Amino acid sequence: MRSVRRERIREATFEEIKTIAWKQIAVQGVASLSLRAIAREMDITAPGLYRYYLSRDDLVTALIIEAFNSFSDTLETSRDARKPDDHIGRFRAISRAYYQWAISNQQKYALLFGTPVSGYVLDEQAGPAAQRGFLILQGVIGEAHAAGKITGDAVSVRIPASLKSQYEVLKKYGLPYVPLVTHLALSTWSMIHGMTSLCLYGYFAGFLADQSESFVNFEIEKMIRVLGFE
Amino acid sequence: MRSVRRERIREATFEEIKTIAWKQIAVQGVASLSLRAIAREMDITAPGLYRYYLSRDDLVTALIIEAFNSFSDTLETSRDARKPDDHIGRFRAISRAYYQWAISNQQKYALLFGTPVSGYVLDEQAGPAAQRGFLILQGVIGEAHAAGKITGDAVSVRIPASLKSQYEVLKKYGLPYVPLVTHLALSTWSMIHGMTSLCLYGYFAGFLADQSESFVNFEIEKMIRVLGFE
DNA sequence: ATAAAATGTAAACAGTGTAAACTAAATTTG
DNA sequence: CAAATTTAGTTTACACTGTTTACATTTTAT
Repeated sequence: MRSVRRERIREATFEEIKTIAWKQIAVQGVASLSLRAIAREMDITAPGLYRYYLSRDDLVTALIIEAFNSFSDTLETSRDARKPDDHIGRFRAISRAYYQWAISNQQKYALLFGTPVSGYVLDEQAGPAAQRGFLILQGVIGEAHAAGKITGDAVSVRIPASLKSQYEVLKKYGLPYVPLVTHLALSTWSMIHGMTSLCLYGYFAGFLADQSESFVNFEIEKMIRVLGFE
Repeated sequence: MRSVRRERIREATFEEIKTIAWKQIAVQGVASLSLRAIAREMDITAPGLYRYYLSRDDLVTALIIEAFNSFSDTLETSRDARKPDDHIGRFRAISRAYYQWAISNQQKYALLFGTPVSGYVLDEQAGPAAQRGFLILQGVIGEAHAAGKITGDAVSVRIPASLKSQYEVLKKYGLPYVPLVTHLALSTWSMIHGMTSLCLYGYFAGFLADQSESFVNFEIEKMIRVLGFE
């Protein structure tokens, strides 16, 4: 059994590893993350790290989960800065926070939404953390919809049955199952993600230069209009 | 000077290297691309490859450019399958082709639109190749607009001056400068990219499973409606 | 005090990209 | 044709990487 004292310093070591790892990632991205370099900075030998993480991938997974939670926390905080009945304000706040967080944490964003590091699908461990952010957006849209504050054409449009049936998985998680809301959330999430990653990776550099934020904000307002947000 | 015969062999070697490189990438992504492994399969020693590519990054850049062109070619082909005055058809074709190509060439797509491999901004060499696809979309929207076939609210909405001035860079390339068109292209490009990459990287797996294409097609039609395409 | 658990080290293996010096073949030039 | 030169490739070496195994040390529990 591990003594409470040792458990504490062990926890601190976990944190130290992650802190140094983030410092490395901030410079050149996850590709330049080196266990040996971490060990050097900690004044231990590389194999010693294996008492804490089973492998490099294991460490990266931990970092991904941490980043996802930091990301989601930011979205939640920005959402809660608006009153619950200010649906437009909450939607706008979340959308902008998404972009802002990405700009302020470029390497972390790349880690979360860039090319999957190992395999095509999200690591099973990281799955729930990855969904958090989306569920926050869906929550805001869901409450607005429940309050009858989404009045755009989108509301009347019939969603294909094939899609509706897919959205039923939400029931499993004990979440409210409103196909339209899930669909709108997926749609807006796509748009925000698309703008952000294209901006960030420099695909808009030739067209937008330093006005990326202006573009994003403009498109957020357009989404609000198209949704018929009130 | 290089003899014409040798030039041919050399060109073939360039192709052989790239072919083997793609075979490796197809399995595990660009991270698992190894010069030494390529050399082994070619029955030469690793340093020999440096007569063809200055570095691993150099090879990757060549692969990126090749993939961008293959991608753009696909968009063009699908566009040209519709008559020039079938603006909706062309827009739909390009949008779907984007998604389809990504699905059929997952690792290539990840290479193009995933986390930038070296540095934050697109490699200067690859810049023009990267813009080709976007310019194709902009062309289709531009022709539709010129023909007065875009009648949605988007047309009447005033684009901020700060953005307009950015879009002027197009003049430099001798392209038609219509701020609204560029803006709409950036917007739709963002949406298509966002849906595609989220689908591909498994972020929608929990919600959409095997119905991703259905979702994408539905949203493409929505874009057509919102643009007021005729 | 002794046994056990936790934490680290040393050495080694199998990889990687890349640089420098050298060799052999193909081509161009006198 | 022979000599000079360019081109293509090898050999050797360096400095990295993640990871495994066996061993040593320190801390905790009985």
